[in-house]
Order: sequence, then C-alpha cells, then structure tokens
Amino acid sequence: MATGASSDIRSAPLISCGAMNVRTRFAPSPTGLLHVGGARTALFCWLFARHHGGTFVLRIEDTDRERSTQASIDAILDGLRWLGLDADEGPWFQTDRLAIYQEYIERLLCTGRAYRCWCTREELDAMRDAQRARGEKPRYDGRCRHRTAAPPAGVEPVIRFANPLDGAVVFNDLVRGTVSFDNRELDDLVIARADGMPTYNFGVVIDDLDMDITHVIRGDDHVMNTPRQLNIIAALDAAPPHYAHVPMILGADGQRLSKRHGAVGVMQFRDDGYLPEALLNQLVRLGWSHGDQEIFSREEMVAKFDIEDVNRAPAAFDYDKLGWLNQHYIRQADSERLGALLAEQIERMGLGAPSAVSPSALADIQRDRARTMAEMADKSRFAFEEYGEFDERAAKKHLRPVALQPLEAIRERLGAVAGWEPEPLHAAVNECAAALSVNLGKVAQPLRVALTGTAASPAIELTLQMVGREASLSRIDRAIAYVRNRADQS
RNA sequence: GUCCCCAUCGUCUAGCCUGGCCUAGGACACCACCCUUUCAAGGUGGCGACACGGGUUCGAAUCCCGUUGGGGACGCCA
Repeated sequence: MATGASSDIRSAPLISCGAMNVRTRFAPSPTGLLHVGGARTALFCWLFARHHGGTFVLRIEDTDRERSTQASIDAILDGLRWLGLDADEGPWFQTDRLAIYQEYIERLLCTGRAYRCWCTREELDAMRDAQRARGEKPRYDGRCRHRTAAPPAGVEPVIRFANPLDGAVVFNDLVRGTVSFDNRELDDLVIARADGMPTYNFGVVIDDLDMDITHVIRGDDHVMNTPRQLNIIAALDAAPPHYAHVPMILGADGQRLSKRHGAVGVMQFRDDGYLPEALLNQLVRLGWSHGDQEIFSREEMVAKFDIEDVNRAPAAFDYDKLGWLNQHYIRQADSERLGALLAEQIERMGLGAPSAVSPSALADIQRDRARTMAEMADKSRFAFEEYGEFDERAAKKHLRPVALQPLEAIRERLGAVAGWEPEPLHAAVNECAAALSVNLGKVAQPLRVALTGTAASPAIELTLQMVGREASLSRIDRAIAYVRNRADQS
C-alpha cells in the first residue's frame, strides 16, 4: 500500500548503463582464503553486472609469486562457487598475460612516461626514514628520473611511472561522489619489478582496460590507488572505467577484520552450518539497503541492487543477525537439501550410528530449533547415542518420586503401542495423562528427561520417534531405576 | 607523522542530496507478556540513537565550520 504507492521513477542515472554493456570484475590475489570482505566485493560486482544485464569477469591477480599459491586459488574458486557467484568470463590469470604488460611498459618507456630506477632497498629505506623524521609522507622523490650516471653493474632496474608533478586528479566515484587528489601527494610508483613482473597498480590498469571493464567496484582501501591508476590511464591515452569504492567490513568489535574474528574464510561458514543464501543476505545488507527490507532472495537482490544505494561508512559483521538470517533460510529450505546438510554435520561430529528417522525427517523436526546446521546436529545427539549423565537441573526437577507413577504408566502404554509413529505416540501420552488425571506436562516432562537426559527437545511424540522404540523403552527403564534409587536414598 | 575518508539505537540500517510529514521508522540482540507438554517458532509490547560545539534559517538528523572519535592509505603486497 504505502510502499507500493511510492514512485520508483528515478531521475537520470549517473551513467546511462542501459546503452552500455556493463562489465565488472572481481580481482582477488591468491594469497589466502576468500574472506567476507572479498566475498561482499565479489557479490556487489556480480549483482551490478547481473542487474544491468552485463558481464562479470573473474581475474586472479597472481603477480606476487612469493605469496600466490594454488591452494588460495582453489579456496577462492570454492568460495565463489559455494556462494553461487558465477563468473561469465575467466578466471584469467595475470601471469598468463605478461607479454601484454611488457608491451605497455615499453610504450611508456618510449614516451618518457616511465623510467628505470636503480635505487637499492637501503637507499629507499634511508630516504623514507629521513622523510618520516621530517614529518613528511614517505614517498619516492624521483631521484632516478634524470639519472645520468651509468647504472651500477649487475643491478636489474625496476620501472617507475613518471607521475605528473603538479595538478590534481579528479574523478566521480559512484559511491563517494567527487574525489580529488593533488598530484603532489602521489609519487613515482614502481610498475614493473626487477624481474619484469608488473606490480598491482600497473596490472590492474592494463587488465581493466584490456578487458573492457566499465565499472571497477572494489574495497575502500583502494581509493588512494585510483588517482595513480588514472594517471597511468591518461599517459596511455585511454578512457578510464567508472569507479565505485565500497566501505570495508569490520569485525563485530568494530575493528578491522582479522584472524581473531573467527571465520576468516567463507568456507568456514559452510563448515559451521550456515547456508550460502544466509551469508549472501547478510553480506548484501552490509553497506547497502533497500528501504526496510531485510530478506532478499538472489533474484530480489539482482532486481533491487544498485551501486548508488551503497553507503560510505564501514559496517561491522554481526553474527547475531547472520544467525537469524540463517535460521530463516533453514526454516524454508527443502527437506532433502537440509537432510543432506544435516547428515554432513552429523558425520563431522562423529555421530555415525544410524538413527530411527532419516536425516531429512530429523531436519524437518528440528528446523525451527537451530540457527546453524551444526547446532541442529548437536541438538539431535540423543537420536544417535545414549546420553551420559542426566542434566542435573532437569533430573532434579522432573525425575522426582512423583514422576515414578507417570513413568511406569507411560512405559506400559508405550510398550503396547502399535506403530512407532507420531500419531499413536501422541495419543498414548495424552491417554496416559488423562488416565492419571494429571496435566500433560506431568507425563511429558519426566518422559522427555528420560529420553534425552535434558528438559528441552522437540514435541514429545517426535522425540520418541527420533529415539526409536527400543532405545525409548530402555531409557525409560533407566529413568525409572534412577527415580527409585533416588527415592530409596532420601 | 603526512594525506584521505566516515560519523543515526549495542549492531545492520531508513530518513540526509531536494531542511518542516521525525515527539527519528524497520531489523538483529535484549526484556516482558501471550501461546504452549519442554525448547523453539509465532504473536503483542518494551528498552534503545541523530558523537560534541558553534553557526545559517521562522524551522536542522538533514546545509556550513570546528572538535572529538573511528577507519583507510603511504612497499620491487594486492
């Protein structure tokens, strides 16, 4: 009604994406797991491309041979696959494109927009220390720009970009608005290492240009790289893509996300029993919103996402909300799927023994009671194995002498029940309570403690079903013995 | 240290651009009650924020300045 009536007609968009073939890219460096920050960046890129009917490209920035690993590449690919963030192109690997970078480096060298630098590590360190000591921002002073002396023998030079000395770089960031940097704040960055490998700032520029990327959507930590990249693009006489810098994701404590915050890798969430759609929903709401809507299906995200609705402030990752979302999706997940997921968790917990009901039946019984699949498995332990000691408080409250009669009565009825199914089991418990003229709780609670060792479990007839006939009867016997024993001692 | 950015309930956010509809709305969490054979789920209600200080204006969460707080960037990492 009120919301439906509001006009959806926007004023002219910043960029006319309608006519343009939108191309976004996610360009992680394979030096670790796909963490939530990277996953959200990937999600935004994917969403933007899908929303505009464009193309989502995946590019692996593996030019740092020291730190790049195949294991990381696999981890990133696994994470993206799990989240369903499928790429339309790629993955491309920068190390497969070395010749391309080389070509552009030669070009910049020829046009005098790049130069060789023989400064040693020690020399650079000394320079930066001196600058810091003077209260200046450490930056390369361009001493090799016009070096006339012969280069030292045996030293392989790096290539530096000759950044403009004055003026400013101004660009319109799709989430931050107009951003301006004074060229004096920048310096002559290294674009090719001594071994010829391009550095990040050069590789991205060439690839984004070469791959016709129209919208560069990346983390906030790259804003300062943008003017440098824009200068290189200008030196190449090329047209720059649009930029959108999205805020970072902070840990629950408001601090930068790090290993201390637990689940660093996206796959850890799967192992912990989260559903990918829950993580996706959580991620999309960090820094982005659409009115008061909290739940977004993949299709809704695609339909409603736009980069101009993204925030500028960093957001903290909240596990409580993730848990709520996860439970929401668990509650509406397909039984078969949930059963398979539950079976994985059961396996993981070493609860291999077969149970009286199938994993999917178990999931249907427990779906309202768990925020994660791991929790669901844990809460279902009693269906797989005999519990140890009775929960102290539960036993004290429900396995008192007065429970003896109800337990014996229900033991007898259950022993005679035909068909160990919810209906007859429910009837048996009800009839038992009626015969004894007591509240249902007087029978159900002692029975529950007898079956599970605790005072909390699914509806009593379902609990009986989960435990199975044989185990149920023996556990009731155990509880009866416990109550008798306790009565004798007092 | 230098440069840049950010600032609404504990958390995610709506509102801010185009001041008045805001005694600031929603969600998570928390508390209470209802429902109930337990635990959940569900329902109802409650607690709870415009960081601070100055302006501008008839009127500011919304515009401007400053302060404070937080974050980011300063590599032959990405």
